[in-house]
Amino acid sequence: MPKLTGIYAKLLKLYGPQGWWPLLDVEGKNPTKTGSMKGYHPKDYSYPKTDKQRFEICIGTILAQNTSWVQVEKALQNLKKINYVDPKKILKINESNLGKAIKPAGYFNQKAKKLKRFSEFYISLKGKVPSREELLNMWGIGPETADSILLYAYKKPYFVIDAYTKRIFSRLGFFSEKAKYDEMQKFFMDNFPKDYKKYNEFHALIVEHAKRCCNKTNPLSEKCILKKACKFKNI
DNA sequence: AACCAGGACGTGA
DNA sequence: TCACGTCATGGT
Repeated sequence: MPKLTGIYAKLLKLYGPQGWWPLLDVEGKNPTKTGSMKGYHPKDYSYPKTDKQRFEICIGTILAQNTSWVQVEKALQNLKKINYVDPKKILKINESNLGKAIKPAGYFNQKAKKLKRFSEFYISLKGKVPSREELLNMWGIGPETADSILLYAYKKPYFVIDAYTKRIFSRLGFFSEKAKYDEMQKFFMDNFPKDYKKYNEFHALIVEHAKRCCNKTNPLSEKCILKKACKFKNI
């Protein structure tokens, strides 16, 4: 079985720095991705630089639940248009109108409620870093969202496990398809340097690789650089 | 035209 | 605990 550090190096060489977490606007950065968002910032792990950016990332992780990123972009841009990427303003707007603004991201009734609950929590923090337990105790925030917030909004080394990570690394034989979240996370955190910059980059690279060549029903093995170790074809 | 996307929660067994 | 159903828009 290949090592995580080796896979990380391969993916980084192949795809390059991914510039996560994307923001609505990043001053002085050139877009490296298609679409209207110019907010990727490759090789710069200093974001978020402001509280406003931090909050934007937090609500982005909630909006991104089981939804493609392009849809999240639309929802965020709608919020930005009315200048509502702000916890106090999200508390002020009525839930129905909030839902209307974030509609493109899907599950808009649930997500409107989640954004309101989170905004209240965020204000109560007064700049303090939330613990993982505090986040998990919030309605609407599960393990992946909690870890995404800690990693990408607060630069804390919590490895994010998503459906892509599970798919790729179970196919590579690191764990079974029905491994639990905490089990998978522990594996990554025990076998990879505990560095928030590398956690940031690795997760983003995993997403990129999964999108390009690790489909749900079949891997695009001809272009997958990890195909030698992939067990999928033998299942 | 099904299928799925940078999940989480509620329910009944 | 766990296997399912629900939430919902919009790309391919």
